[in-house]
This record gives sequence, structure tokens and C-alpha cells, in this order.
Amino acid sequence: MSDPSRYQPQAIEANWQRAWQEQGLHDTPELEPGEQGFYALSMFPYPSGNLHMGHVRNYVITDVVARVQRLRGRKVLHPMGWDAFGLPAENAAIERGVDPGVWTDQNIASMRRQLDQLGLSIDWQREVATCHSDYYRWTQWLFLQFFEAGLAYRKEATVNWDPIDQTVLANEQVDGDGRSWRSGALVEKRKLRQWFLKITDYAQALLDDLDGLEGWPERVRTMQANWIGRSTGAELQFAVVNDDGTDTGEQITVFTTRPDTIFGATYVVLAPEHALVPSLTGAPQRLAVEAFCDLVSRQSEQDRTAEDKPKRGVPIGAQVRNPANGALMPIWIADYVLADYGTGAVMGVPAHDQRDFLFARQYELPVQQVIIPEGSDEHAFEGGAWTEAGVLIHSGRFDGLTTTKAKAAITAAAEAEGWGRERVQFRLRDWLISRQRYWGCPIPVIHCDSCGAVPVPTEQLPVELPRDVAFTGKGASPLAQLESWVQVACPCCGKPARRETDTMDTFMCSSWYFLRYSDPTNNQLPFSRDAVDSWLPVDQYVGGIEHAILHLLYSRFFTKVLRDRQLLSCGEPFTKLLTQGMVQGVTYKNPHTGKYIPPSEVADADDPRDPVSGEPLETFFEKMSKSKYNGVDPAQVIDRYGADTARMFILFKAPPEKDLEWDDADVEGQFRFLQRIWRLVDTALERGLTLADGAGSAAAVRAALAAAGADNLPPEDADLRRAVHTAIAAISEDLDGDYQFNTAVSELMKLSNAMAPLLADCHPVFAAEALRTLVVLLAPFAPHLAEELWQKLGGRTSGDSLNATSVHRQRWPEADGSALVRDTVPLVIQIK
RNA sequence: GGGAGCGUGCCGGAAUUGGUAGACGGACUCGACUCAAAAUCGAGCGCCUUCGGGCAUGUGGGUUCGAGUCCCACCGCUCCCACCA
Repeated sequence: MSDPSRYQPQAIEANWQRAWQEQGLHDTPELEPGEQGFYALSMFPYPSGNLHMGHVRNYVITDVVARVQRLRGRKVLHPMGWDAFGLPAENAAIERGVDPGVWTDQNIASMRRQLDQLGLSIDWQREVATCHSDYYRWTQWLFLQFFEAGLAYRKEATVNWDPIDQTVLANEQVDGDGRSWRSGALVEKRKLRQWFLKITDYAQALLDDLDGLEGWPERVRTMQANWIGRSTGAELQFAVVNDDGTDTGEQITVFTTRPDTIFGATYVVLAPEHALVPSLTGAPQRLAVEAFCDLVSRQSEQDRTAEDKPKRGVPIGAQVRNPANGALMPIWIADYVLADYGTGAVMGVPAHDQRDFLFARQYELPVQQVIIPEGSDEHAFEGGAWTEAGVLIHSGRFDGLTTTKAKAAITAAAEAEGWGRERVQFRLRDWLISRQRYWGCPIPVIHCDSCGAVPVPTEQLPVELPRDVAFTGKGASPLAQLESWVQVACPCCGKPARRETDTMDTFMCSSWYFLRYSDPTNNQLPFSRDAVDSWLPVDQYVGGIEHAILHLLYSRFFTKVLRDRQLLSCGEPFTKLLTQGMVQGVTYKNPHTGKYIPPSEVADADDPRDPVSGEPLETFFEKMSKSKYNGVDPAQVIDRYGADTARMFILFKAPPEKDLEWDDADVEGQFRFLQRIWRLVDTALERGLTLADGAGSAAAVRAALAAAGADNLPPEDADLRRAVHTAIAAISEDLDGDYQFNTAVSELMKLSNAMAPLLADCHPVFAAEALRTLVVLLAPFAPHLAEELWQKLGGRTSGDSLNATSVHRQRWPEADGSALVRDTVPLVIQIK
């Protein structure tokens, strides 16, 4: 600590963090009317209490973006907050009896301390926490906006029930294996009355506007488009007929994307949950049908939808007439037809649909081919469905039409004759927002026997979460068990009524937090229109790929609804999106026992062996997690090497969007690089160089240039100028394009390597300017070190014309060498 | 099954977008300094070589004066969606 010539980050970083804080260097500047600010945003964390490397990577990336923009002279908004509702707090309450609010606030405080050590340029005055009532009252207010717009409604629905967490999950929270995204439990089905938001009303707009999101990764746009899942087809009606061939008056409506194959339909299948199933089932079939429906309802989503499962079904004893050719065909129910997609009914065309084919073969239903390959008069139909396009046969007046033409012609005929119409179908379902949990934002509704579901008047917001609750972890939510809170007078008629006891999906809270940052202390509105319009849309959003669908889609939906409610102007919230890769750690696993072994128990990293059995271990990189013992604690890295090394390493090690393999040896190498820069500056100081030799005087630079002759410099001077110029161009390009921080850091390292041997021999003016450029370029990546070096070089006391109190007031060099001007002082690097 | 993407040294990754492949870093080897170690500094580091060079970017073709980059086929890997009618 006493040796001033050694780079000791621990000795300088906290000081600079304090200095920035005291100077308010990262406070958000006021924007002039019409002025364009820059909004740099990280996805806010859940306050688990522990900062992990994934957080560090996320926030460091955003911080570099913010710092570069500030150096370029932009006014920057760079906020942070807490996605603070959610199950872990409630689980802590159940397991350890701590109050979820207290637990969460403690975690926020501790994570805030850890974040501060990273030297992030965050404006903490705009901090928000979704669990504080000055935030969630506006979440409730926004819910009422949806309600008023007819976009929030209640319906009884079959929902995903998580038997461990005792709550309902949205479709999106059930993973591909039919398990809860959080507890991992196999999801069951239940019927409950739930609140939904009508995101399907915006399906088309959400899809259309994806095209304009050029600053988003292609794959995220594709994932969203697939999730929305638009398909065009037709809705066709099949009349139910009695045994004697007369119509019963009932209709079965099916949705199909292949109306051209209707002449090949040989049966109709309903989902077991279809509303007409009970009434259409014949007496002899009733027992079988009920047994089958019961079986299906007990199946998990996984069993039901696994593609390799045999398709099962039963006939219900009724029949329909094919509207195209009048043929009578049986009605079946089957597990492969889903109640909540399309109309919950399909026409079975075994010849041209693989699922129908398998089903028909299993139950010996007739197969009628109606499409043949174009240009062939023979049937290409062999033992599997023919799903390609072709030409129609056995289709009456439509014979000979191609698939494409037949789709249009048959749909048109159906429309003209009244048995169908064109129909666009989305895969996207309405968003189920009800959660039977305590630690969430209460839904501001009161249920009254006479008035129905009544919104809580806005002046009564917030509906506060009661704090004196018992957590048993069993049965209904603690809210529903708290009669003193539930019983309330109806705002309409004043009669006794009951509060809604469901809380909102936490995705509700995170769908608008980026708007609140623009005006975080407003207590009249969630945000003023002026404030939100002056900062939104977010210029650069940074976060994990795991939010590619849910959070980003919901946020886009919110933004569009609020725009349509005249609360803001933009239709898309995030102009550019960067999805950073995971941080992976070295993982040791015993391939026989399947157990993960902590690295501390592995004696020899080159020949890892199980400490108990001595068996050789597998070594690989995997996403850091507690259960795999492969995590690296950011605090320990910072204690040892400092925040600047951690920042540089994480930026350098891999391109931001790719997975990053954490390697302690590499961190060491990064630290040594910063040490070399430190020594470089020390060497310059020993020679008596300061920034005053260069930038302090425009005249000095011009005089030096004139003396040397611009095209006739001594080789060292020319080499140095070239090295600096090249680095500036490369770094600017890396940062402007796709944020290739890894190569930008490389260029910086190359520059400092190239500089070291040249500084001793070149003109002091050039040497000083080159050093100044190096330090400024370093500033976004290793801000503490850059500040310290700037000060050591006399950047604050040299009579510098900017009188900079901080290197952050220095202008970032422009990509073309000629523009390397800091106010009136030309930088040396003007000639190639 | 549908979609997106990727394949370059021992490793992470570069390559001015069609122009000297392997930047920068790690690991490794040798040397200097040291009683020694660490740190630091210097050198080497794709493969083969008769030291002239030759061969190398998953495999096989193609376009081009020129291909890691563009086109076709194949092999392998990753991610997302998936009985969505």
C-alpha cells in the first residue's frame, strides 16, 4: 500500500467511486426541449441478495455503452432498479419466518453495495423497486387502464397448476417438458377463474413491428415471430346430422390451414374438452367417452403433447356432413387435438396430414387422397401422409387446381355458400396474469355480489399488501386467508364485498419499469408524458437471452397499449437489444455417480479425480450455479484484482453475445496488462512527461508539427502516431458496430504494447498526446485506473483548458484521425 | 418435424467484409535476473521440411487472378419452437 509505483486497485477504486458520487458525475442531466438523450439500460435484477457473474457481465457491458456515450458528449440516462416481487421472498418467509418485505430490502441493500464496487456509472437517484408501494400503485393504476380499455378480463380456464408452489403458471412459465420453470414440478391442470390480459388483440401489431426492430438480433425477432405464430387458413363448418340424415341444427367449426384438402376429410376430431362433446355423445358411447376425457384430463401437458406418443381417441357416436361433398363422417375425440388452439376441432385428412394419418391407421379410418404431385398423373402416396403442395383430384369442380389456387377457391366457395370463411389464427394466447401468491402486486379489484368485479377507484390506490400475514406454505394464498383484509365495502354500492386475493404475475411489474425511470418520483402519474417521451425508446437494452420471448414481448405489448391510451408516443420500447451470453465456470463431474465435485476438492486440475473414489472426472464449462460448485464470486475477484481487471477481463474474454468461459489464469493476465499500463505512465513521469507537454497547449502541438514537417517526422514519432490512429479507428468501429468489446480491448492492449518502446524516443508533445489518448480510450473499460492515471499525469492541475475534474469530461476521439480534436486543441494524430 | 446460428492452433477468440490466416490474451517451452521462488523482462509457440519451401480455417465440389469469407452437397455441434391442425 505504501509503494506509490505499484498498481494497487484496492487503494484507488473506492476513492474514485466516492469522488464520482460526490461530484454527481452520473446524475442524469436535464434535457433541453427536443434534445436527444441516450438511454442505456440493463435488465433489472431480482434481488436474491447475491450478485453473480451474469449480473456483472450484464451491467459492465451497459456501463461501457453509457460511458462511451458520455465521452462523446451525449446526455445519458443509466438507471438501475429491482424486480423485487416473486417467490423466493415468500419461500424465505415460509421457511425462516422472515418478513418478505424486510428480507427483500436487506437483499437490495446488500446487492447495491456489491454493485457499487464495480464502478458502474449508474444514477441511483432513479432507483425503483417493484415491491415498494410508490411503484406498485402505478402497476395497479396501469392494470386499471387495461381494464378500462377492455383489455383485462376474467374467465374460467384450465390452467397450469404447480403442485409444489401451489400456484397457477402462465403457458410461458411451463418449459418444454411440462415442468414449472421455477420449481421444476410436473404441471397439473385445474379450472379456476383467472385474470387475463388480451395480448392477442395486439398479436398482429406485435408481429408487424418486429420488422422495424433492426437493432435486435435476428434470432430474437424470429423467436418472437414463432411465438406469436400467425397462420392463415379457413374456418369451416360441418353440420351435425342425425342417424336418418337430417340436420340436428348443431355445427362443428374446424380451423384448417389446408382448406384445399377438404374433399379428403374422412372424420372430424374434437378436443376432449370441447363444449359440444357432452351433448353430442351418444348413449352407447357415453361411458367410453367419459373414461377417455377423464384419462386425458389427468395427463400432464407433456404426456399429452409429446409427438412420439401414439394418438388415442374414441368415437362419440355422432356424425357430420362434409360441406364440400355431402359425405357423412364420424366425430371422434382425441388427445392430439388441443382445446385452446383454433376452434378446438379439426377435420381429419389422413392422406395429407401426418398426425391424421397416424390416427386413421390406428383406428382404421378411411384414407382418401385428394392431392397428387404436380406434373404427375400417378399417386405419390405411400404409407405416410403426402403433405407437399400439388394438384387436386377427387375434388369435384376443383380438380386440377394447384394447392395454392384451391385454398383460395375453396375458401371463397365456402364463404359464398355459407359454410366457412377465411381465418387468421395466432398461436399466441392471452396472458394469464393471476397468481395465487402473497408477495406480488395485488390486483386492484373488489368483488361485489350486486355490482360484479369493480375496479378500485384510482384515488384509493395503492391497494397495499398487508404486512401482518401468516405464512404456512399450504393451500390458498395468505391473502385469501386474511379476512380482515379481504372484507371491504363495495366502491359502487357500499355493500359488503370482497377483495380480489390474486396478485399479478411479476412480468406485469417488469413490463413498464423502463418507463418509470424517466420520471421515478412522480406521484400524480406513473410518469409524465414529457419525461417519458424525452427518454424513450431505450437506445440500448442489455440482458440475457432467456428473456427473448416473455419479458420483451410483454414490454412491447405494454408500450403499444399505453401509446394507444395516449400516455406516451413511441410504439416500441427498445431500439437496440444486446443479448449477452452466459458466464460459465469450470465444472467437475464424476461420470459414474453423476455427482458434481467442488474445485476445492480437486487436487490436480490437469488430472482431476474424485476425492473419495479416485475415479477420473469429466471437466467442462457450464453455466455457473450453486449445485454444480462452478460459480465464481465477483466479490472475491474484485478483492483480489480490483473492479477494473474484472471489467476488462469480462469484456475481453468473449464477444458480448457469446458464452464466456471464466478462467482464473486469464484474469491474472488481464491484471498484468493493467499493471503494464501503470508502469508505462510511471516511466513517462520519470522522464518528466506530463499532459501539459501536449494537450496543455495547442500552440505547442502546432509548433512541434511544423518543426518536424508534417510528412517528414522522425520514425518514432510517425510510428507512434500511426499506432494511436489505428487503435482509435479500430476501437471506434468495434464500439459503433456490434459492440465488439473483446476486440476493442485487444486494440487497446496492442496500442499500449506498441507505445511502450516508442515513448522514450519521440517528441514530448507527441508522447504526451499519445498517453492522453490511451488514458481516454481506457476510461470506459477501466474507469478507476484511467482516472488515477489522468491525475498522475497532471490532467487535473496542468492548466488544461478544460479544467477537467474528471477524465469523463474528456471527449472521446472520433474514428477519423482528423477529428481528434479536444475542443480547440488538435491532437497529434492527424496524419496517416 | 419447423426455425435460427456455428465449425479457424492446446484454449478463449482475431482477420480492414473477397486480398500476407492465426491479431490480442491464456496455457506451454527456453533464456535473463535471483541462493531460490514469485513477480518482471526477452525469445519461441498450426503441421511438414532436404531450410529452397510445401501443406493448412469440419469434408467434398464450384465461382474467382485470388476464398476462412461467396455458391452447392455432406458431416458435426448449439439454441429456440414443436401433435398449433
